[in-house]
Amino acid sequence: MLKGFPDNSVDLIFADPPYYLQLPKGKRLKRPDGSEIIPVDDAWDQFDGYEDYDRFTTDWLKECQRILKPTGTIWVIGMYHNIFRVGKIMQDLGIWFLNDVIWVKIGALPNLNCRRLTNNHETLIWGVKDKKSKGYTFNYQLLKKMNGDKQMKDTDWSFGICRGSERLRGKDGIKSHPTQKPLKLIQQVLLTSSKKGDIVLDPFMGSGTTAVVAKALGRKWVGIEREKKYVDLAIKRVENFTIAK
Amino acid sequence: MLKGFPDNSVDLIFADPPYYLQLPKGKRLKRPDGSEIIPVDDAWDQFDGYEDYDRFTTDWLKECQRILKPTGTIWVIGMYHNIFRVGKIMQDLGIWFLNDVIWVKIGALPNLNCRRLTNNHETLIWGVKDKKSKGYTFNYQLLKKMNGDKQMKDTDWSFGICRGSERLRGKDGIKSHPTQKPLKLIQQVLLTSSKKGDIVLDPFMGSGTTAVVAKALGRKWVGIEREKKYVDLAIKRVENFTIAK
DNA sequence: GCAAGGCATGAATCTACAT
DNA sequence: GATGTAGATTCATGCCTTG
Repeated sequence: MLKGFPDNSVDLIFADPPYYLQLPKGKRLKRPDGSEIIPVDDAWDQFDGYEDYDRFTTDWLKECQRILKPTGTIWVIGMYHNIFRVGKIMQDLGIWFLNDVIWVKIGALPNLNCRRLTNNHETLIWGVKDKKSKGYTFNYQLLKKMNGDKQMKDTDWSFGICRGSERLRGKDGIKSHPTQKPLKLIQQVLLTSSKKGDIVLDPFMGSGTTAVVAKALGRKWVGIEREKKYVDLAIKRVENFTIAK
Repeated sequence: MLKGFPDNSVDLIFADPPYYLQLPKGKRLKRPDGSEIIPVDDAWDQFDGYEDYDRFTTDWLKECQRILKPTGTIWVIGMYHNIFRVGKIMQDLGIWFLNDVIWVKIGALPNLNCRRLTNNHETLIWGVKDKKSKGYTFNYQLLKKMNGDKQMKDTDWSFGICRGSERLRGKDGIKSHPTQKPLKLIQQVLLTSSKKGDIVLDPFMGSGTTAVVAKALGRKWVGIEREKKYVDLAIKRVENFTIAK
């Protein structure tokens, strides 16, 4: 999918790949009031076992690494279902980690069957092209300022999940994309590790959140998305987006 | 190392394996006041590349899985250096994840070069023997009670690092073990997922924190440790330990 | 005895540039 | 590419000393 891109051409990659949730088919989880929870069971999250998922993961990560500038950085977000596989594959490709960041999800779903701890976070891996990479962007002072004049930590990322007026919905009221990420999370990513004018790539664009934030912050952006309905959604969203306030 | 153990014999495993930090050799990190940071560069954290580390990891995890009861659970702690590799290997062996838990480290080292986010957490993976495992212990109500009558989340684990009078030191004042874990963290693990009388195994016993907590909570324990100096240390520590208050 | 301030220290893949 | 050096930079905690 990235074959057309030249080597070493992108400053920042933000990737939100399929999580491969492996939910039991046919079973539906219900809230105590009887209402149903709509699971992520779209075709794009279906794989033929770990091997298939790993092959898919290796393919897109290799291309991302190839087109990343030696001064660029890559972010990948995931959950415990997939992030460990993704992280090991990244390391095996030679991507060198800078941090793993915990997004604490405010307003996340409580645990309904009381047999596990409540899932309340997602993990972001932040890395450079390879071990010898130098000169990547890290806006230390800006983040420190944003964090009450204290160093920003890898555990200071608390943001509400995407809901309310930010959440895109069709005329039927059903959410347009099952895993839309909050603007503030992506904004934090771009503010941390990019400058104005940088080229930002999102290889799994979905509803276009990365594009919207990039536009608002004066970064150039490129998005890739397999499903036409999401491409249409994202384009419309970016066009209509104006900076609030 | 676990060859002598029968299959399906252990209720809980807590493993704190080498992290394979890959620190630059010879370079010393200094605080702004000129004092030196003592790095973890012990022989037991040295490996011949990722392949070597993966082989080591696969070996001990396979044995842990073998001796774990079908109703038992396993915890593994690590950082971004190693936890993704360890996690993928666990999944490949068929261990089924229940949660990944974020230990927020109160009092962790700040970032001195200001080129990354501050490392402020470690990650614990909690899993069962395999996907079809049932009947594991999860003390939901107890944890809820401990957490102010709210469900315990995978991000609610904030504990201070091991220091002060809890930190074991030799007569020279130098810490006896470079990576001693805080009692409260291990206590939380045991309270979450074990009952009185359960058999708890720590395959990397180190300074014996798991043993001390297990004893205090009325669990039976088994510890494995390669270095004799740590075995001696741990035995002495457990013998002398009495429950405070 | 108590309060305030000094000081030590923690699993660290902690950089950039010149030769 | 490898090696050496200059240069900029830190936070929370707990023990201990001082007043």
